[in-house]
Amino acid sequence: MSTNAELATIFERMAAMLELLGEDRFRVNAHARAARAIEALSGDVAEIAEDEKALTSIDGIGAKTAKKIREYVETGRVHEHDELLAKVPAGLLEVLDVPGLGPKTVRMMWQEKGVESIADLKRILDDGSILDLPRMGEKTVQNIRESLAFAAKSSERIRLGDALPIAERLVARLEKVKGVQRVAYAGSLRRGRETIGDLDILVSAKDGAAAREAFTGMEGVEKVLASGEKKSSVRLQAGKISVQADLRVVDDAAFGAALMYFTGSKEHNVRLRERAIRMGMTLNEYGLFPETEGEKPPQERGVKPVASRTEEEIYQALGMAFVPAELREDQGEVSDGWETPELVEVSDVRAELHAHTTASDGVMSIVELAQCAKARGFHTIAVTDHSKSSVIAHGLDEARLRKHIEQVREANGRVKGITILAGSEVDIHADGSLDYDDELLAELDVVVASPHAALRQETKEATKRLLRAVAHPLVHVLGHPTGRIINRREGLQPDMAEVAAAAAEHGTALEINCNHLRLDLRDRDVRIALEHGALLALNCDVHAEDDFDELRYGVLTGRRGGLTPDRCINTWGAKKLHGWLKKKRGG
DNA sequence: GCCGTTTTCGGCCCGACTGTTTTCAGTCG
Repeated sequence: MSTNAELATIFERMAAMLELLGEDRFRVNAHARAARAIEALSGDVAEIAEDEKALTSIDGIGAKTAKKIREYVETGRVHEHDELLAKVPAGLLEVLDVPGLGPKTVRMMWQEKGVESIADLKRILDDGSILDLPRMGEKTVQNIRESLAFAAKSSERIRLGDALPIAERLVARLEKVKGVQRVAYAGSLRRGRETIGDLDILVSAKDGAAAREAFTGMEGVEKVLASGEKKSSVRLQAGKISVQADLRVVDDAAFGAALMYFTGSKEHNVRLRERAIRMGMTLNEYGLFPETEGEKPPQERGVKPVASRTEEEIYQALGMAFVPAELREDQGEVSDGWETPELVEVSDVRAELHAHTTASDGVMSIVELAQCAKARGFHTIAVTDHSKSSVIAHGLDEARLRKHIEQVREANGRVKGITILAGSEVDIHADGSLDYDDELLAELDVVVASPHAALRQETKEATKRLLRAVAHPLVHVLGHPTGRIINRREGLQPDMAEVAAAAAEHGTALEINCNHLRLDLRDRDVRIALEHGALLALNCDVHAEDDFDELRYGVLTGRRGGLTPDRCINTWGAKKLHGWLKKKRGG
């Protein structure tokens, strides 16, 4: 784990432990916010910590937090964290993660019943002594049991590429319900995060009850967790995916405010509300309201909102540029002077530079692949089958590759309306050397160099390895740079700033592999790459026709990192792209 | 513990739903 991630985890745990000790909630919140601030940093916290002012200038990090950060950088420990660990049983933090159990309840279980772990929780559930606790009845107990079972079944967050199609089906279904006006998915899914905790669906309707009934009665609903007039929650089984889905029903006039609220992030919303208050207004999911006297919230007193129908008008009324959903993470986008970047879109992408055919582990021929790419409006497709070391993927040895190049050239002459480039996805060996010699690499139009094995290297070794590949004069693109698989394999953890700086220096593009299992580079690494001046490639790593559809996940990831078309080689016109590729072939 | 268009103290976002309660605490997002 990087220093940033380690420190963020420490502050997160401190927040949880302080909460369990019944500490002041604002102090708890300050620790949680510091954790998020550290996690969101694009630079190495250890480097930033060298300059005292730089640390405290970060939102959410004050003098005391800065001191703890420096203590960690110097000694590898935060003594306050150690003290808390001595006071709070480690297993109690897992109990706190059980849905429906919050700090008050867990603290009570701990103090009254000696619960220090999930096993202890199960014990008081089984012997019934949990019922001795105040506010603990049969239904609550049953809900805790089900939460435990659910947590055991789906302990991890759902991948973006699994969640988005489910959400789209829910939206399509609700759009058909009579009286429904607008439907949208929101939450971390709309923000394009690589994994999603649950699905948030928003509906405006003349008849809220019909929408609610359609939602809770939908195919795949295993349990209705809550069903009120304005809000419903269900547990849903869709294929192998088990997920919670929340439905919120609002008046169409408040759709924008609700969408904004439901899209989050929570931190972004908090900043917006603080901004509204400074401007003499108040913001909630019903709209942006002028500040008025009254006990009840403004929407219940008939106060007319300043803005509520669309997100655009609310941002405008707050005196801000529109913030694309992918950038709503409280990373400076609510500050004065922030401007909306022209982020890359799916329709901008005109070339695929990473694709496999039946020669290695793809399922399409060269011509079939080219026709798919052409059908999507692409001007260029690169055939980049695996190199010889990828034995399982039927990687090509030198002789097969030479023959393959000929076949690609021949196909390029035959298929009109698209350029088919001869390339290779060349393995980067553990030491950073490549799987073919330079003479052969020089014959290829495109070289994507990717790590496939030895993915557990230490940071130092991994950095050295990738730096060598990036600096190789015949390499165009560093493919799936870390080799991570979401929820399955951590992959390499190189010093991304160093890799990005070298990529910028040598004119090598860093790939955002769009496959939803990979999304590699990840969002924060895209940001680092851009900050260091590197170019990015949005590649689908095509093995079959459907893989072209993975593009949108990569685009979302790129947008989260702030990727604009000018920095993404796949959006360039044919002439510019081919010229750039040829530059690494001496002209 | 952080922060400042209310600036070094005194606040700190806002609402829905459930379950156990007779008016609300706890949790969630």
